[in-house]
Amino acid sequence: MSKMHEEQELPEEVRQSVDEAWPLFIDFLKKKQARVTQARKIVLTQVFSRHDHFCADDLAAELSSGPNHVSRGTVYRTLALMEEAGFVRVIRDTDVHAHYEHTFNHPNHEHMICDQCGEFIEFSDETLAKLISAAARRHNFEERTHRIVVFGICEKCQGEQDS
Amino acid sequence: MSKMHEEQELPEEVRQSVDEAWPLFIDFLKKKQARVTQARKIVLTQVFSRHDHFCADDLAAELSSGPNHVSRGTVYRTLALMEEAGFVRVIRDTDVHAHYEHTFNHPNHEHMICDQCGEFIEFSDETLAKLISAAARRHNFEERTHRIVVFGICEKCQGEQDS
DNA sequence: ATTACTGCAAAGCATTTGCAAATGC
DNA sequence: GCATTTGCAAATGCTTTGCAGTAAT
Repeated sequence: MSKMHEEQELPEEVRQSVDEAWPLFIDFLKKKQARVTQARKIVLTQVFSRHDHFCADDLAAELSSGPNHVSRGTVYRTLALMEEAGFVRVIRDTDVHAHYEHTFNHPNHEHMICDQCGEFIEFSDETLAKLISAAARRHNFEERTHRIVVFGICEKCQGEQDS
Repeated sequence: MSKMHEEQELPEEVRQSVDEAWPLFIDFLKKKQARVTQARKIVLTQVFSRHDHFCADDLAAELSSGPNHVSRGTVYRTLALMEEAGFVRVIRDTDVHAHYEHTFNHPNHEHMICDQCGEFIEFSDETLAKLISAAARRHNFEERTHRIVVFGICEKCQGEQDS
């Protein structure tokens, strides 16, 4: 980088998170043979400047003007990298399609989705549902429904990786 | 309805579900002062003809031609009604925005989202995570991450409803 | 007769992508 | 210098919507 962007006044805790996270992100990028760029640091800083939750688009909007300008495309691309690196987590993802299932004559259950083949595997666990309801009650939250999704690799795809 | 669409050969179990669900849907529609239409029965039938999971768009594609033609718009509209009526459940929803959160220096936790004000409430429960991991192991599923979201009404909005 | 629903096609809109210019290595 | 990234703007693609015609009550 010829010149890193201006270090501006940041709240102490944000500064701290960035100082801790940025070197780790650098490591991640190097391992990936990706480049350490100004734009990526700006996005990372902005992410840690936000409160807990934010949407990609808002972040992009915030960086669309001003001294630390980063384009929309780059924000989205960097966010994906940061997710891969484990700095952010998607809470609600916009899968291309909305997925439905019947609930009629179909006992309540949850899902595991294979990252590789995309298969949906159903499972159910009554204790899980009870714990969730209990947690909702603790927060005086009136539960309408809940959703549990586990992401990972299904048995079949694990086998294929080994071969 | 002047004429209900042709009753075609359906697998026995599908026939059964439709026969059970359709009258219930009629009740729902009447309560809502909505109309009992041919298109709505076709969509309902198609939903029960599908295996457990399906996406809105696929369903729309299947009904875009052939004797039981229903337009895309109507499929989406009917699916929304069926969800409201409790016949289908959205597994992966396409919220307008993708929501992110930091995971850095932020202990693992889950979310409740208020249907009314959209607020995110965090909660954590270690037992929950353990149960999920256990379920994954039981299915030989290699867990990468999981997500729990509880939908309902937050404490604040409940108060506003009462007033 | 009224009023809701459907079909169609056009609009919306967050996200992705292609490509030339800029930047990191 | 070469390869990756960036910015821009245009494309993508699922979903929604407006409207005129059609069907349900």
